[in-house]
Formats: sequence, C-alpha cells, structure tokens
Amino acid sequence: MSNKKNITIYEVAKRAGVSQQTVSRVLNDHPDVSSDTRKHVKQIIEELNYRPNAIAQSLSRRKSKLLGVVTAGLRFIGPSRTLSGITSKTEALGYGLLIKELPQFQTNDVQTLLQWFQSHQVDGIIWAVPEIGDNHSWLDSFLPDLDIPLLFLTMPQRKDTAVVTIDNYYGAQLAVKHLIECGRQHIAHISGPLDWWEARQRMAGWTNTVKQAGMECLPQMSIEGNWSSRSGLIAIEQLLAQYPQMDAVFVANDQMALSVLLAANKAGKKIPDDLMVVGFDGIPESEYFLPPLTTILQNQDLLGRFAVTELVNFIDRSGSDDPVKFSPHHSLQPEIIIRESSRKVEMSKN
Amino acid sequence: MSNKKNITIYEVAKRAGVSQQTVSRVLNDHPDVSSDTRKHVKQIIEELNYRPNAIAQSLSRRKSKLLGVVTAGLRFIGPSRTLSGITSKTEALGYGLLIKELPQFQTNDVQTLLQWFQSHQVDGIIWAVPEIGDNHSWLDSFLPDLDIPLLFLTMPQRKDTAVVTIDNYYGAQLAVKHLIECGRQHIAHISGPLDWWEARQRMAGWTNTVKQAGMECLPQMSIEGNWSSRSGLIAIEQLLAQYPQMDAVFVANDQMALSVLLAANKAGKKIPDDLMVVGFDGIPESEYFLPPLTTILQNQDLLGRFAVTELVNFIDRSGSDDPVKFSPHHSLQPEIIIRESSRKVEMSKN
DNA sequence: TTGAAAGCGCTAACAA
DNA sequence: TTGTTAGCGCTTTCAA
Repeated sequence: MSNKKNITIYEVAKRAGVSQQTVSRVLNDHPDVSSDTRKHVKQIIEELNYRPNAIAQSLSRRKSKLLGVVTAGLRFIGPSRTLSGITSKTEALGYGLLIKELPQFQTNDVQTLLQWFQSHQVDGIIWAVPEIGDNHSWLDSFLPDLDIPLLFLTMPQRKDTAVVTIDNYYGAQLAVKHLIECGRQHIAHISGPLDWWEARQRMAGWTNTVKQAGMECLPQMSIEGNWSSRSGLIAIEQLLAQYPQMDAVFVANDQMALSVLLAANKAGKKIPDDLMVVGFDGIPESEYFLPPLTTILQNQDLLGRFAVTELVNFIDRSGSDDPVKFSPHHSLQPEIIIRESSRKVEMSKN
Repeated sequence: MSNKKNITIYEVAKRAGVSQQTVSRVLNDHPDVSSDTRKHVKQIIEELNYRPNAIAQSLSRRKSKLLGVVTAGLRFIGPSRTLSGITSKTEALGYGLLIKELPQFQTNDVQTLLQWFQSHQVDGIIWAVPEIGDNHSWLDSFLPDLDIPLLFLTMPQRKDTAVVTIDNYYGAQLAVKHLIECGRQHIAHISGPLDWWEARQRMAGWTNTVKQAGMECLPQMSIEGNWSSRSGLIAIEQLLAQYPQMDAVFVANDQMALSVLLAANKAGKKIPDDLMVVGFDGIPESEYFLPPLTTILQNQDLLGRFAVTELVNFIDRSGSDDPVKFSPHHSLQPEIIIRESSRKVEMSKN
C-alpha cells in the first residue's frame, strides 16, 4: 500500500529548499545548477524515490519519446521477429513503444489509427505491414498532411517515402542461381500469394534468373500458394503432375517447403537426387526438416532494428537545423544457407 | 504540410461560440448539453477535424487508457501469439498498449521497468514473461507498493497475485494417457529446460500419469532439452541408446518433436509403429511434419485475450465502489490433436 | 444548461 | 546560478 500521494516536482523542491525549476534542471541535466545544489537535489529525489511524470513531460515538451508501430499477423513468425528487432532497438535508443496490430493485413481505418498515434504525440511511426493488394493506397491521401515522420517496411521504393525492406528479388536470384549451379535444368516455383509484393518479387527473381540462364520458363512451372504448409502440399502435387520434368523447386517460404518435402517423399521422389528444394525465410526449424532445407535467410530482426535506427536518426536531426527530407530507401540483402535438400549430387559419370 | 497549428479545444470553442468547457462536455458525452449545442459543436469538430490530445487528457484524468505489457522472446512463436491475443483484446476494449520486450527472460531491472510504466500512467500491466528460475523473485519486494494492477501470465498460483496460465500439467496428462490408450508400455519424455516452470509442469504430468498407470518411471526414461530442435535431436539419440525398450515418447514442444521424427527415421525406427511421438504446442507446421505430429494444442492467443479481459474488468470495477482484491487465478485447458505420429496400430493378432 | 477558474505535473522564457 | 511566471491541452470543481 503506497499511501504516499503522488510525489511531484514540488514536493522535491520543498524538501530540498529550492524552486521546482531547479529540480527540473537537475532532472534534465541542465548545466546551470551548482554542483552542490545538484547533489543535494539528487539526494532528495533518491530519498523520496521520486520519478518524473512522463505524461506531464510529454505535454510540456510536445515530445513523448514514444514511437508508434503498426503491425499485422503477429501469429506468424516473420512479423514478430521484425517486431522483436523494433522493440530492442527502440529500447536501446531510449524510446518507448506504442503498438497497434491490425486484425487483417488490409484495413480501411488508417486515418483513425494515425490520429490515435498523433493524439498520443508519438515522435515517429513505423508501418510494419507488408504491401498487399492496394493496402497502401491510402498513402497518397494521408501522407501529405501527416506531421509525424512515418517509415514503411516491406513495400516498393516510392518517391518522398521512407522505406526499409529486404531484397526479395535478390534472395530469389540466390536460390535459383544455386540450383542452376547444381546442374538443375527444370526449376519450378511455388510462389506466395501474388497480391503480396514480396511474393511477386521472389517470383520475378525466379523468372528472370531462369530466363537469363537460357532456360525455359513456362506457365505450368509455377503455382501460387498462400504461404501455408497446406497450400504448399497442394501446389507440389499439382506441379508433380503438370511438370514431370521438374528436377528442382524454389519455394517462396519454408512452411510451404516443409510440405513439399513431405509430398515429394510420399511420391517416391528422392531429395535432393530426384528433386532439389530451396525454401525462403530461414526459420530455425528448417535445419531439422527431413532432409534439412536449403533456404534463403532474411534477417527480419535486423530489418526492424534498422528501421528504428533510421527513424530515430531522422527525429533527432529534425529537431536541429533545416527540415531534412525524410525519404531514405534501404534494402537489406538476404543470404543463402545450403543444406541437404539441395546438396550437389556427385557426378560419377563425367 | 499541415500548416495549421495544433487545434485545441479552445479553437473549437471559439469557432462554435461556446466555452471550452462545453466542448469538453460534448467530447465526453456529458449529459448537460442541449442537443442543439451538442450538434453544433460536433459539426465544428468535424469541420476542423479536431481530435483531443490524449496526453493532455491523461494528465488531467490521471488515467491513460493505456495498458503496459512486458514480454520476452518474441522471436519464438509462443510469446508472439500471446502478444497477438493481447493486442487484439486490448484494442477491442478501447485501450492502447505500451510494450516492453526484455532482452532476456531474466532481468534485474524490473524496478526501472515498473517505474517507466508508472510514470506513463498505464492503467494496468500484463507481465507476459514465463517463470524461469527465480526471475519472479522480485515479486515479494516490489509488488506490495505498486499501485497499478499487475497480472501475470504463466507462473504458479500465488497468494494475492493475479495469474492467468495454461494448464501444462493437464496437457501432459492428455498426451501420456493417449499413448497408454494406444497400448504403449515404455513412454519416454524429452522435457524442456527444467528451470522453466512450464517444463516442470509437463514433466510432472508425464511422471505422475505414467506412475498412476502402474508403469515404471526411471531416470533414464527422460532427458532435458532446451526447446530447440537441435536439443531434441541430441535427446532422442541419447534416449534411443539408453532406453531401447522405448515405444513412445512425449516431447515437451513441437520443435524438439520435429527432430525426434527426423532422428528416429534415420535410426530406422518406424513412426508410429516402432515409436509413437507426441509433441506440445500445436504449431501449424506440425500438421505437415513427416509424419504429421500428434500434439497438445495450447491456445496462446486466447491466453492473451483472457488476460486482458481479466485485467480491464478489474480496472473498470476498481473505479467504482470498494477496492476489490485483484488476485484471480485461471488456468486454460489445452487439447490434444491426434495425428499419424501416434495413430493406433492395428492389432492383427488379438 | 452553461461558463470561469483552478489544477493535472512538468518545461520554457524571462528576470533577478 | 537561481526563482518567477506562464503555459502545454485538457478535466473538474463551483458558480451562474
């Protein structure tokens, strides 16, 4: 039972025999305080176990030292890893974090959301919802008169917009080039849902790399999944039927790749000999799939951390001199982890 | 560029030709406003697109309509699913959410954290970090003089403390009973790290259920893992060596079960015929393991939602009459999902 | 039904 | 180096 009423800066001032302003100065490490006074005030603060009221500070400073983050799909591992990166970097830079998770990836209530953050005086916002369909179409209408810096994750480069993303196109290239190096000639693709920008990027990486290698790239060589293991299962079965020459498949995420492994096995296909499989994401479990899965590792934690750094840098700068334009575009490169599902088969003949 | 200065309640009042107090009454649906005035003011608010400053409201009301959540390990699927439940229920109940993720499950900076939340005037806190080792030992010292309701997730029942958890003991019982019903006699266990309360509960459920069935329960029948697939691999290999009679294994999470499947397969054990495997968690991928995994489904999303409901209920009540004691204890029951990894073998003989 | 004044706990501007 | 006086934008008395 802490019966003490809320201790304020006035209590401290009274006890210390100084004005509340002096206490405020001590709190904010203002230089104009004699070291004796400072020491004394600090001691009183300690004794009273006083902590400044952050709400009052925010109101007065018109700065909250709070960031806002909008996310979606935390039940999936990707978004939550990104969030984890965001939380840790936010903390490290001395900010707090206000979080909103959209119930869907698509929402028509953007304005309310933005206003909520605004009314809470957040110093910056990270929009960590990937571009799907036209779920970013509101940008044109709302972005111009938002006076809070807003940084987007996982969407295409865009004029006057700050974006940090992972290079999915490059990741797909890595996957396909690896399969080609392994001598595969008929590389199929199971894509993510193609209204997702990321899925389209991965597919484009596949398409172009295959073509550039002078290999055929036909419609029956790819099937659209929806990221779930179940959809991967359906896709691989269809692929097995409609594209029997297939000797490798680049799957747009590890969950789908998991069931590809399973179905191929059931269909009597040996992996990697008959069919090589490469996934995407680099989830920890992929190392223990049967067989262990070659995959493209995207460091989503880093993505989140990077986004926060970028945003806070801007916030700090913008306080000073000229209003810098805030529209960097960065894209982080994933890397390939080669495992048994695509281990080069020994060429015993040549 | 929104050149308009921040619109305040005064602007609205001036434009509407009323006092700021009247505007405030309209904002808060106070009854004492004539419906004409109300309508008029609302219209002005609309025209100006005015939104009250939440910070100022918090300061004045001494209530923030914000909840705080402390989490850890968001890179794992469990904590993030719980968080997801928390975000959605928080939103649904009209609250905002301030989040802190601990860098480790163990922290010695609890006081700072609590004070941070306190200084931000949160109306309640959810401590969503599972009990590991003595990472909750601070409870005795700090809890008494915290004047914010605090609700814990995933720790043992405790006097004068609000706890919501999943019944891990019961879940383990479900798993083992199922294996016994399938006729298995030598049921081993791969546990989680035993400094985790949840891991101990699951192990206790295994131990007692095995014993109650009149079966032996020896030290060499269980091995401690650390939740990772890698540790599951090591554990099953050791188990295979030191407990060859084993005809079933209850694994404390699905990640470890994944590599059990893999290793058993490599060792020439047929699943489920030679070895039945039951996991814990019910991750979506488990349906696509090879073979599909029987597992104990714990609904962590629900856990999060439930916690928020409980907390907000208390907050709302506590405003009213007598200071109700806040120390409910609830435990949610998991359920079993039976799949191929433990499908009852046909008894052709009897 | 409405308004004026005070205050929430702090910071900022100006004096002293 | 310190203190005084105003706010920050709202809600809460208390009058009218």
